[in-house]
Amino acid sequence: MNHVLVIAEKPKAAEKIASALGTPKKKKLYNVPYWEVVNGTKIIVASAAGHLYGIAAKSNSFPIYSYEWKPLYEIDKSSSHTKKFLLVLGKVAKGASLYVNACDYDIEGSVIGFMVIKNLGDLRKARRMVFHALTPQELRRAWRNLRPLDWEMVEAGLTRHELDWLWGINVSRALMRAYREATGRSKSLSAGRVQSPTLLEAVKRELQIGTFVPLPYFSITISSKGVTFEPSIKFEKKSETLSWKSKCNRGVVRDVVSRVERLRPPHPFNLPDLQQEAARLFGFSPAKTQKIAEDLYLDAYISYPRTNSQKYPKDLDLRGILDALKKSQYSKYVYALIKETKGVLQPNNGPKDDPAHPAIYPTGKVPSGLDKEHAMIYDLIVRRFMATMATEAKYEVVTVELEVNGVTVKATGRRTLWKGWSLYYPFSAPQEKELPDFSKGEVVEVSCSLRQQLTKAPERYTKASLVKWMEKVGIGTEATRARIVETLFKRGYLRDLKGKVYATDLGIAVASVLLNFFPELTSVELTRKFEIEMENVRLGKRKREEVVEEAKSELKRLISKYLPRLGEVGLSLAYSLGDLEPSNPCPICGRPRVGQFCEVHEIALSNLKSVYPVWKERMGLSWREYLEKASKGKSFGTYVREVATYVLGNTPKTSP
DNA sequence: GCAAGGTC
Repeated sequence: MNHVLVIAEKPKAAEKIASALGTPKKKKLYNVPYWEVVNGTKIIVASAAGHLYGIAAKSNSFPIYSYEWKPLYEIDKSSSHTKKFLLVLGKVAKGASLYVNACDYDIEGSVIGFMVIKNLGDLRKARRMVFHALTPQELRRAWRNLRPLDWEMVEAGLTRHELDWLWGINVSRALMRAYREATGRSKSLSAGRVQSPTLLEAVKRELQIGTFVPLPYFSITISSKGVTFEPSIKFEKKSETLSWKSKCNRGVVRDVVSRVERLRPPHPFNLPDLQQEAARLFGFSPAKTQKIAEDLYLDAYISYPRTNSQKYPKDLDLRGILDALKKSQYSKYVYALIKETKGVLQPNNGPKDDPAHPAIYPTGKVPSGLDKEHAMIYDLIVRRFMATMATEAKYEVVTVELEVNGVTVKATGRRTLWKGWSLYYPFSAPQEKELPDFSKGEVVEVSCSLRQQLTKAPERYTKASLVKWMEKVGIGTEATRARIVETLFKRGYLRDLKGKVYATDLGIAVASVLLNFFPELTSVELTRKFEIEMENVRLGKRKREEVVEEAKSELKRLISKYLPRLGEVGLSLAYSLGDLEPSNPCPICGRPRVGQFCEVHEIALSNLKSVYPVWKERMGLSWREYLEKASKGKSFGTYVREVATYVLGNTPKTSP
């Protein structure tokens, strides 16, 4: 055989590359497809399925600094499907005159193709095909301009893999060794560049909520003709509030403004936006939404979902997809859309981009037999797709400004003039609200209702908002964020209650160990540092070996300080799981004591004390009355309620 | 068994 072997990252891409290069003949081996094209020379286009090789430990020791690259199916049972891809690649690689890495043009793609050529082909005959879209023109352009193999990108990618492995495996083993030392038992514990900062964020929020002490304040809400005006007026002291309220009986309408509000259509879906919408509308976890989207992709109902792009490519056949959807339940929407746009289809592309994949769209293939949840996600995707191309929505918005006692408050009414995109995607349309007539200068009766209120603790994360946080701070990727959040649940660090995220005692204990001994791993800065080092390697400013050696010596330094404290760390983990009882238990909860109480109850008590003067001043409560309030009040954090109850039970009643 | 990154 004297042929050229082109290696794509996945079968879908291989198929497109083959079609762009000529008239391919599809072949199959072990149910894995590949394509033959005769185009002067014979070209075989075969595909990987993401990474086919990975890093494996050479021993079970701790610490561990020696590893090797091995086929993924030998390392990880859940990657058994990669074996047949390697078998096919091994067969078509034999005797090739040229090996072209045609994986996605990013560092992971460079590594995927490189490992295949290194192990099954010949690196001396390797080239890189560089394309930014899977369109025939772009692929043919890339084919005419094959480049030498991109060694620098490969080196940068290998650096990323090795650094993540060294940090992740060593610190995970550090935790597991400590636990085993204390209990004699084994347990899966883990830490990593992405999961650990995420855990820390959830733990921080848990402690903020648990030790939260609210502040009391008073508010007056003004309404007139049955309409509530905003904002409510806030006061610190009850006396001020009452005196304000006594003067509050009529208001003057200062202004009535009517304007037309135009809302642009939504952007095309990327995965984070789809996950957020499915969480908001259906309560689906990000991992669940992702799984469903992947199923829909594998059945060819939608495009590739693991994308960060909010843009549809210029050459996407929007009209063709809409025409195909005429045969579906969406036909009436398709006709409406073509009519209102007069056939000029211009999606409202968003700012976010992804080098490898466009925004999510339906392929036009009409699904049949979807279960309820798959149908819900598909519906969201089709509606969103249509909405992005629709016209602006128009509303008449009326704002009434009312002055009461020298304070101006507002009410807003909204009436739909033109539905536009909200006809297709009604889920994010603003609510309609009718206002009674108000005219400028009118003097109206108002009613002022006084309420005593409490400030609120920060919101708990949901799985979706935690994934969103990861995206915001720039850790993980589209393909991994939801999975990594699930890992934190699987480890028992976090748990789910009614869709809200709670950090467990184990999660809090692991977070505290990491903060004390491996602080780098608890911050998103480690990802920034990796990015800088990878860029240095890519630009040839530093060598991979040098960067990896540096990470090893940093780990050695941290581990040498950790080892003498292994027993102590193990105990803290064992206590958090209730495997062992501390010798000095907190009288409230049994956690280890650090002062009078455990760490969380100490913080709760200190918060309770520092906020008391405010309660005394605004509400006139005695310390005892305050504790009684705190021990029952739902607005107080759990740990605060517990410590208040305890202190109350241990304080003798004194006469006032 | 442990990471994070690809994709069936």
